[in-house]
Amino acid sequence: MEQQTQGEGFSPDTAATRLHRELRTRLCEGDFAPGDLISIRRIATEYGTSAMPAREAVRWLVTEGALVFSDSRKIRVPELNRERFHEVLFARKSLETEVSRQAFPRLTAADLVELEGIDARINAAIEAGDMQAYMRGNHRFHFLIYRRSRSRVLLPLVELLWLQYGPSMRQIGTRWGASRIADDHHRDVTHALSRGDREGFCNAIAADIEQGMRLLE
Amino acid sequence: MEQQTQGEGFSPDTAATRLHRELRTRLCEGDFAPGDLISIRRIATEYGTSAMPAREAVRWLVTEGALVFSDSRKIRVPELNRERFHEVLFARKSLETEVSRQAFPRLTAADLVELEGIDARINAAIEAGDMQAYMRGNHRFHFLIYRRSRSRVLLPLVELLWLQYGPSMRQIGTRWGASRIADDHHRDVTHALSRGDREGFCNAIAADIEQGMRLLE
DNA sequence: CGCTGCAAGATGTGATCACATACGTGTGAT
DNA sequence: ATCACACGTATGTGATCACATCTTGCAGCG
Repeated sequence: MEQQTQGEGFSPDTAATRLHRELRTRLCEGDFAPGDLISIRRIATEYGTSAMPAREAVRWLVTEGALVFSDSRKIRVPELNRERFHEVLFARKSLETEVSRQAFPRLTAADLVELEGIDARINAAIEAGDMQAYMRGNHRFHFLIYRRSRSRVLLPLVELLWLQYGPSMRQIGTRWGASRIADDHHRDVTHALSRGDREGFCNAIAADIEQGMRLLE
Repeated sequence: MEQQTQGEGFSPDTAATRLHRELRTRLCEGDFAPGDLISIRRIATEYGTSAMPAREAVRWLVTEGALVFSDSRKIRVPELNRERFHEVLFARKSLETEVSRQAFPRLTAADLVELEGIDARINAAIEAGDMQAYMRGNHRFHFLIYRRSRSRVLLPLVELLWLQYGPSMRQIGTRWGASRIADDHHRDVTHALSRGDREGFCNAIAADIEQGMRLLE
């Protein structure tokens, strides 16, 4: 059993890889809307590269389920129907409570401070009705926690779920206004963390995700 | 909310896609050993295509974690250390018990017969010490169940885990002989199914996976 | 006999071209 | 005015070449 220093996620620093990462975070943070058309050549010119890296990055996102073929030869951001979106949230709850349980003992006091800072910015974004800032903050809030789990197996799966979750959540949020998402459970998360209450912490994460499910009704 | 008939996994029938599927099942069924070197051009000539489709298929497998970069410019089947392999099995238990729970009410009497048939072939493979046949049978046993869940979200995640699980399990099995894996819980699975015992069914699946964890000690 | 060094091959990446097909538009006829 | 056909454009896919880098193997020298 060798060094195994660079787990699975390692890829050489190449143009295609950079583009892939860039598009991934943009998807998770809701920069794209469901139904948006994605063109390989357009992405290429947009980022100043040849078509080759864009082609690889886009095709990777398709295999990850972050993009789909709509008709033949048309790649777009998927529009999740209610059932599918519910499935994603259900899977998120299952995986992310587990990841949170593993992350909990590794979270430091500095992490708690940073989480509270992010939460403050999230609330400001909701107040201002800035959906993009809300999405970015929410993404960073959760993944600051999940990264601490050091899980090289579950964490990539959670990222895949967020790739599907991002665009549809942005759509739902912008469509129904920020008021409906105001009662997130981030405060419960940070409180449980400061109390050292592991199960309360996991339950708050689960409740935060379940609250997203209730948005569907 | 359109038709959404072809969920996420849809890809046009292209050379790269076919190669990708082929290599995926070969990995899940243990055709490759951890540490095996994968060359894009070699795969290309092996399957009679240009380098382009092989390049895409291999790179997709890298983004899925089924293959890794070892040194720079060297792609190989990953060797999971004990901790990592345990993580994969832990994630498998978490996801596959859930998928099994969703699949249970959809399993038919014909499915039960087919599962028993596969189980018989698995036992014959163990008897004969045919690790490859065991791997193939085990893969088909589990995924016949999981496909019935109709989950387009959790099922792809389970497949990702098997892509990592396959090669290392094959290695462990061939190294330690088939005797150690003889006491799988497939019989408990089919029995619980014939009794209509949903929780017993899920528990048998979980026990089957946990038995794999015990092989590590 | 052993070590050094250079050359040849192999590898992944990026770029460019050819190709088949789908879509949009504009022009022509009716 | 309306419909039909055709041409041009845009798309993803496949193939091929160039390039930088790394490995391998063999020859030449000490």
